Amino acid sequence: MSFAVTVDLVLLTIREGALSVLLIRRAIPPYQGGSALPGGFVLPEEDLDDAAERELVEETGLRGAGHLEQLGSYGAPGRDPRGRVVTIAYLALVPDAPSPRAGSDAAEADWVPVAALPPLAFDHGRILADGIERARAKLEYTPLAAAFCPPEFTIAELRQVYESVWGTRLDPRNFHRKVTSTDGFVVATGRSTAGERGRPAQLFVRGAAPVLYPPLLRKG
Amino acid sequence: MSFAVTVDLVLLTIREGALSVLLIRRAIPPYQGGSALPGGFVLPEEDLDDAAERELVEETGLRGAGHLEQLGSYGAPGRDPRGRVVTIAYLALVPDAPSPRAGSDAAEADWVPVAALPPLAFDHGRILADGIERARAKLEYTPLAAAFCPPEFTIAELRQVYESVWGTRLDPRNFHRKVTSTDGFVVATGRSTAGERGRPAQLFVRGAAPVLYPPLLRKG
DNA sequence: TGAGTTATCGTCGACTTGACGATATAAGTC
DNA sequence: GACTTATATCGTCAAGTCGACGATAACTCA
Repeated sequence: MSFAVTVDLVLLTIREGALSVLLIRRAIPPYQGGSALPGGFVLPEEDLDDAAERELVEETGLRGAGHLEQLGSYGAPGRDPRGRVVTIAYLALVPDAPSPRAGSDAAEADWVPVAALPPLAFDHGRILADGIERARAKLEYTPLAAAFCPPEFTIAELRQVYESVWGTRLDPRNFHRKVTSTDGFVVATGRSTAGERGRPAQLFVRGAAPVLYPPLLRKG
Repeated sequence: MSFAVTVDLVLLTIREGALSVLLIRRAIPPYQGGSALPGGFVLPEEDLDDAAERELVEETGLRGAGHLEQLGSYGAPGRDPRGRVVTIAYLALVPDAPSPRAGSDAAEADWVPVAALPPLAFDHGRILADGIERARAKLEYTPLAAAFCPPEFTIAELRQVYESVWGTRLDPRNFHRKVTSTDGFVVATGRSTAGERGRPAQLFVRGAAPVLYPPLLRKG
């Protein structure tokens, strides 16, 4: 028994304070004209992670920035009308900025706030939901929120990432205390912002800690 | 391009206080005679989760008990000398008891303490390492430790699960307080053990909470 | 009956968290 | 320049949580 194997991307960013996902409009059947996650077939001599990285570069032009991890595999028999297709979904978190480029089999690509999602092709609705939940959970116990930020960022920018992804408000003072006191979360650069409203803020870069200890937990 | 798709199982249990994994001895090439994770090909009309469930039943005879979740996919081009094979790895946590049954292409199957692992075929060493780390992490923020226990269990049994999986000692009094005070972790049955050494212990069943809040964190 | 063993309840200090007051340092306005 | 507005950052305090550990309860075994 042989299968086609694809890689699909749940590509998230924060645009105008809203957690958003990159969706493409399908140029060919099935689901022609419908919205879907970007993705494509794994090449004959390509590792899965490399295929995901390639898709990410194709869609955003970003290389190395942000974060890319495997999300899970989806292979129900009827998920693609063309035949037996297993997809390995990847979760990518990137800073805002890259304008989407049209991929090979995509008519167009665009950022869509996850609060205003259209129906998606295949089982992509489920995959996206899993990706969003993964991102929400990972903010709790890893420093991954910084993947949504530019290389240097303020504590307030980082807080807005949490607020956008979780859909909650966080107290700026308590958040500041937590972030700066958790070992390896962020590292001060010594530089500051200027020209913004209010007191200038210190700039930080992401720290080396792979996990937050103790974690920064959501309510409930 | 077409791929073969298999499902492999990281099947963990606690035997004699040691976290152990089910390994099979390969009856056929490649890696004939070597140790490997149990697994097999996904059937033409079978969903991935169903294939994993089928493998689990074939190996243990268990149905419904324990816990089964997708771990991740592995598909490096050279991982199987027979050709391009992508495997979807699943993590299964089961109570101790089931004696292993020989699978179809396995000469024998046996529980091996993870502290005394032989080299494994294919990339199964990496898959197993990922599975163990997943299990360790999940004990922190989910009530999954109960999946290693029989339907009714004592707080001490649950504590020994944590101690075996994490390889640490936990204070029985603090652990008892934490488990019984965390909402939805365990539910008292009213029954007790009898005939054991020491004071009889209350029996509990797993609670309904999908996650522990607050979590039960490892050191460091 | 006494010794040993395990379960369970309490206590205490250190630490963390959430709520929120106070101050610092900028831009803009008059 | 004085005042307002906005944001960053530091402090304070009470409530909750955690780790270390004492004390007691309820069994088995000899």
